[in-house]
Amino acid sequence: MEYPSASMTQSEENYLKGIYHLSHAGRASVSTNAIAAHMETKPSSVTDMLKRLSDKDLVDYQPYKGVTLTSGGTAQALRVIRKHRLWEVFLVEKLDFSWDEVHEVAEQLEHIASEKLIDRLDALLDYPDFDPHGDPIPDKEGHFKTREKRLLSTLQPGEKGVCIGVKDSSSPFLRFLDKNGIALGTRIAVLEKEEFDDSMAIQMGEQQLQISHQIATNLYIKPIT
Amino acid sequence: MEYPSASMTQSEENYLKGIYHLSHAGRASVSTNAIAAHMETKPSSVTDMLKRLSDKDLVDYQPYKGVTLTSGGTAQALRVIRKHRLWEVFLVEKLDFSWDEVHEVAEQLEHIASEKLIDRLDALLDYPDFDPHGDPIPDKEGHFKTREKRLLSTLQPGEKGVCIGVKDSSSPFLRFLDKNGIALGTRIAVLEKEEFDDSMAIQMGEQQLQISHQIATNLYIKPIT
DNA sequence: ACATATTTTTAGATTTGTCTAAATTTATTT
DNA sequence: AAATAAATTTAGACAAATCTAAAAATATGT
Ligand SMILES: [Mn+2]
Ligand SMILES: [Mn+2]
Ligand SMILES: [Mn+2]
Ligand SMILES: [Mn+2]
Repeated sequence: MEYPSASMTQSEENYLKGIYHLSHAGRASVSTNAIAAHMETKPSSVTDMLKRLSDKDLVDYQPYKGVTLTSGGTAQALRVIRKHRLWEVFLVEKLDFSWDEVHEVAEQLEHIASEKLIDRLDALLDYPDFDPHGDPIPDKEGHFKTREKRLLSTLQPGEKGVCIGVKDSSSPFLRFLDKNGIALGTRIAVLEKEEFDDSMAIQMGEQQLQISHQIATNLYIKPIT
Repeated sequence: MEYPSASMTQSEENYLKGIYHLSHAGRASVSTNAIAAHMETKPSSVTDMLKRLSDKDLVDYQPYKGVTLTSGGTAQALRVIRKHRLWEVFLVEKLDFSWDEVHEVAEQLEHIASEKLIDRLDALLDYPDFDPHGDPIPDKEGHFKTREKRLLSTLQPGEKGVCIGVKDSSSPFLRFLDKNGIALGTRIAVLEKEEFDDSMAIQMGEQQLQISHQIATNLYIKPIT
């Protein structure tokens, strides 16, 4: 199967990426309103775009019934996601951006069209498998590594693990983590879980910290025994 | 004087850059047709754009009389040129692109909007003064280094110099130079000049080469004594 | 089942950037 | 000074991407 990479507009690329994320990897059907909310646009604009994407065979669109990505659409979405995440790694590793600053710039850089550029960037970064937020970077064929990961909130007192990703990668959350010394690779042990509000006490090295349920449901952990 | 950097579209940025180049640094008046030819678009499209740029006070436009950049327009053009040339250096220095491959990609990258990105890129590249084609890179204030440079065609037999830039930076010309071992920094001595067609014999290290007038008028040389 | 609420689409307008064809202005010849 | 040629602008159209307001389809509640 070939993706002739018929040039897409930035807007088309953004919609495909949005649909991909909303459908949990392009399989499940996504509603017009869900797309509109995610893209911060109006449902009528989404309908227009879905027609265009459908004409280009990038999505399967049945009016009133939602939309799914075609294999071509999925491939394109993955190409954009690959570029986005590689650029995020570049910004952190080579230009000393912090992980809460990279997303906005990567939103622009992900639309630069040059196969060679991305291949060389990949090499410069030593073929990273994950981006600064722990999200997997698809390879050229759209395949990526999966890892066992659980939300910190699912760990029981006594269990421990390593932080390997964030579910929410908004700046405020990431800056909160920075402030409290939590980064990818940080070892966390659960000390106690509060029945009342599901907050938990955790141990990180010497430091001890009380975190809300909100926090615990946005941190991915790889358990260690 | 402040440039509030009111966000511009890619097309507006491209026009400002085009006008800057055509007017030999923003001073001289430029015609609608000259812009159309340079941008590979139609004169009527240029007229439309000139009105828009004029409304934004980026150019002084008098119908039928040509156009010049305002100080704000010049500043914006220089910002785009700075980004373009820094990215070209990045592509050559960090991603091993050859100098004939960088322009097309830089045409896209020059529109990425992030002050911090460009500052950090500048630092990563160790604050280069010139791009891979020998063109000067403006600093944040739009100032750049000038160098004494002469076209190779103006040298007389017996004179020598170092290649410091190209006037034509098209791929075919640059690949011709590669093929013949001419790069920035190459020392060239003029041996003989043919009266008939202005071609010249030049010496580079051991190697001797016969080059046409066309070639000689597109190579910038810093004379050495 | 019917009324109401929600979701989605359609209709029509707007902005940006482009085009072709026609009109207008400016420049050049004779 | 006309006549002709060249450059430039205007008029009208179109595609992409968006919006608001109205209509239509679907879902929900009693
Ligand atoms: Mn991101
Ligand atoms: Mn990320
Ligand atoms: Mn260039
Ligand atoms: Mn250059």
